Amino acid sequence: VKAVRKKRPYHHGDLARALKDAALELVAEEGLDAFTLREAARRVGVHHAAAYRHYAKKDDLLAAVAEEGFVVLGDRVRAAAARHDDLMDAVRATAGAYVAFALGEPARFRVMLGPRLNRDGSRPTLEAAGQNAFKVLLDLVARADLDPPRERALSIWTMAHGFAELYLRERIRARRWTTSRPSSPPCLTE
Amino acid sequence: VKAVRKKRPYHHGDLARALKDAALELVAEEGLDAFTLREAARRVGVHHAAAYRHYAKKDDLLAAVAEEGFVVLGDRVRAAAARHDDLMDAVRATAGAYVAFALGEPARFRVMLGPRLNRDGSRPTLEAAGQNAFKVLLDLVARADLDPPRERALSIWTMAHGFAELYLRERIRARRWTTSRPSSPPCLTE
DNA sequence: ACCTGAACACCGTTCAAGT
DNA sequence: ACCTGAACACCGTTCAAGT
Repeated sequence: VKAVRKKRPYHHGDLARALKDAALELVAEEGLDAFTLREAARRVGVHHAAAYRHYAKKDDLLAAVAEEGFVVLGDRVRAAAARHDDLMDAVRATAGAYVAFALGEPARFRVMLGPRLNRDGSRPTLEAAGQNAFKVLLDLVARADLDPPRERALSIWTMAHGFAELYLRERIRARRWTTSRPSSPPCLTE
Repeated sequence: VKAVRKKRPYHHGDLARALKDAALELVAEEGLDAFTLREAARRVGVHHAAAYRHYAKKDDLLAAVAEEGFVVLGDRVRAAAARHDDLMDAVRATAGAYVAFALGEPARFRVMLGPRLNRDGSRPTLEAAGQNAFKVLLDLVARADLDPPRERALSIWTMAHGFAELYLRERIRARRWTTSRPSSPPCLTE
């Protein structure tokens, strides 16, 4: 072997990664407001100023978390769409994947769609990851260029997002999201 | 007259009210995160500790703003529903009023539906105002007890919320929300 | 190159003291 | 009753200094 790893090295192995994980943990445990650069650094075991070697601002760490989230969401949604030949089936499947992601990883979803990250044109990689995730939906919508299906596809996506938000905020007590009957409009069931 | 009003009295006229207005202003101008008890007090012209005579915590001020918002939303939504005899027309109208409120007063909407206010059973008056606003929708949904209309009503509400969120976060570029054609499912148009 | 110590301006919250 | 002064613990951010 080239070198022996020390027990607690002066240099953290992958501080950037560790900080992202700690941030997500904090959001999951105590909510977006509880996330603090200093607390994240504390959990990782480094001085809080060390974080600035990897993220220029607190929100840049949050943006990094969000970006990863959009990559994951994009993959899931793309996989869901790929399983269907029929256009509207694919739209419904992507909406289902969207909802499943939001309910399955609420902390990530809140960082991604929460209010902290203003979309001001800075953070181009975050923007790209977001666009990429939503592109699946938009491509499907674009393919449905006849008026009713296009509107319906957009509506389904909007509804999926609304359901995710309302459910996570406990404004709705529906337990199931289903868009399984092709002949009827998309619906929630309880 | 009983007494002469001083120019700048030691006691603020209605500090609770003024703080709510200042808070909403701050959120509108710089976003939820920019809102600060100290800054709100600064704008109103009092020592920051004075706020604690009216609100026990920072979030209680936010909760008061949200509560007012729910009262306004409840009124608008109720008025919209009252203008229609047909059940589904009424559902559509309430959804439209919901969207109009969110787009017309984004700051208020964000405080109301944002992440700061955890619904933990404290703040019963806020809870009541929220329930009251949503009750209009739920009553309409309850009246539509046959399966398809019930689901469709719930779906419309969910979609209205999703549209408001996506639009405010600039994730969607649709300019119009319409559910005007009774025969078709609720749809967005661009 | 990567991390720490120390400092600055700011915040939420408290409490004794003023009017 | 309502407000201020002063203080405490905390945070984001910076920067010179350590390894």
